[in-house]
Amino acid sequence: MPQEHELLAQRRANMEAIAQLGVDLYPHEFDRTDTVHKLVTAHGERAKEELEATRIETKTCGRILAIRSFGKANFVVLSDGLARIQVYIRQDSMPGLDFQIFRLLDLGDFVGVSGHLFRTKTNEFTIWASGLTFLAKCLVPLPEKWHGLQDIEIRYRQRYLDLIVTPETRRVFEARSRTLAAIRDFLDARGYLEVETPMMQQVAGGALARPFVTHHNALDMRLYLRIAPELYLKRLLVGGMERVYEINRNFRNEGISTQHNPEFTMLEFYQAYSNYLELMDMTELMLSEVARKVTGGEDVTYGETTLSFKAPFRRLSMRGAVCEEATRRIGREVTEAELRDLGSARALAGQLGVELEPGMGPGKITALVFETLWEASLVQPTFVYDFPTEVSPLSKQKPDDPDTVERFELYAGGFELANAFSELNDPAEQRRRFEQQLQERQKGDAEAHAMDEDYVHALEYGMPPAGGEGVGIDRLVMLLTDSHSIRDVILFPLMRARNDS
RNA sequence: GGGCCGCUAGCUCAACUGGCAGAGCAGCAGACUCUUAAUCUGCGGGUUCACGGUUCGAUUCCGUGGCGGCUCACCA
Repeated sequence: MPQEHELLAQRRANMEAIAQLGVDLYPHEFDRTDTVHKLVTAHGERAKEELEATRIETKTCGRILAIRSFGKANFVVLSDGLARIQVYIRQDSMPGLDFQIFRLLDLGDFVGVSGHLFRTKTNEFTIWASGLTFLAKCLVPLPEKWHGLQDIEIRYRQRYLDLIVTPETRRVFEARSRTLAAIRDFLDARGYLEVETPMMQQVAGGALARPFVTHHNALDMRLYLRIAPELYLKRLLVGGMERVYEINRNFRNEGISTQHNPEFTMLEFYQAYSNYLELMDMTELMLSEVARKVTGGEDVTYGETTLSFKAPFRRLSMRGAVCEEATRRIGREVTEAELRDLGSARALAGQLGVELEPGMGPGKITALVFETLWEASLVQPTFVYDFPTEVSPLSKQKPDDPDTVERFELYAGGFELANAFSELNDPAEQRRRFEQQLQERQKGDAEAHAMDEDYVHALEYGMPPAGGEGVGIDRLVMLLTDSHSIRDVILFPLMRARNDS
């Protein structure tokens, strides 16, 4: 039998001593009259005399984060996860049993406290305890009170510890919740219906990415975790749902980085009789409103800079932006015509030092050159619009320019935040695009879009003209909370399995 | 997957050029009637990520592996 660590043994001994007093170690309930947070917000600013005059009695509970003992005067800091309050404990103010329990408490234990509110000599808002109830044991020592939990790996793997000792972490996830609520408010107010579409799909479509594969036993069916909900949401447009949105997880079997987690949360919304230009305006409105509701303003601190979500955002056409920057870098006039021709596009990429994969067409080259020249520098919210058709198999072409689709991406903080387009609703053209993607796949592009016959068939029933957009929620929360890793805004990010053998 | 960096007590961190592995917090014992990173006295606490190598001697140098961070590539 392995030797139990002394710190654990001491805690266990304290717990057993409490049991010896006849106290239930894991009671079923505690009827609090107020949460700690409510006490602090409702009474925390009241003056000493006011509290003495009214003598407010309360019952509250939480986890013990600090104990300071002075012989007969003892102070305990209690947290309900949201706020903290000090409790004043003295032997002559409570039943003997309650004080015996107090003497056996460890940091991290849960207790209930009854008493009245007052201010100490040092003017600290405090509960003067007249009773103490044991609620649950913490058998493991917590991280240090002052430095907190610095080990970033433990913060991700044991998020509960991070939440106990790092108030800022709690704030981030509160902001995440407000972000989702603000988005739902915005869309609901515009007549959008929130829907849920399959997470397990027979064809992993709607985006260009590698999927996770799974299997349904009873149906003996191969299924993919979805990489996007897009094709199902557009089936709903066919079905007459004119405004729909979904906020849910996507799964992509690709690399992990500060901006990528294998499962991530995406907002997708679709609006019939709309188009990408209208969605740009709507996106500005939505993000400025969300920023106000989450952070209190439209200017948001992000690292060294301040992001402005005040409309309008900067707008750049993709080819125009590439030409402008390429012209500046190589010192001669670069034209859009060069980008549309395979030979000159390849030559230009070479001059700019952009490495190409074999088989890339002028559209892919243009998109790659754009990302290389521009992406990291797009810190303020910026729309990039009018993409090459070659990289946009689900978008509608411009009426006068079949090489270009009505599509934009929104960049902020140096990464892509949203992707939107006028939806391709011509089934014959959609089939041609899918077939084009199949050729890419045969050329070795594992991320090319799969053929989805069922989706093409749905389009044959007629889909109204529409605009649709996807917004990376995790990345948006990063920007709104000044977080620089996606793992800081996901409660339980994917971590490599530990090999403890 | 590549490159760079890290892993020492429950937590936060030291340990010079290879020479007895330390401090603060937390813990234990004690003092203390208003503290708030409480203070004071005393005490206990280590597979230095793992395995191997070099060496009289390895936390330290070398190799392999594990996990993590940053970054590049892919991607949103």
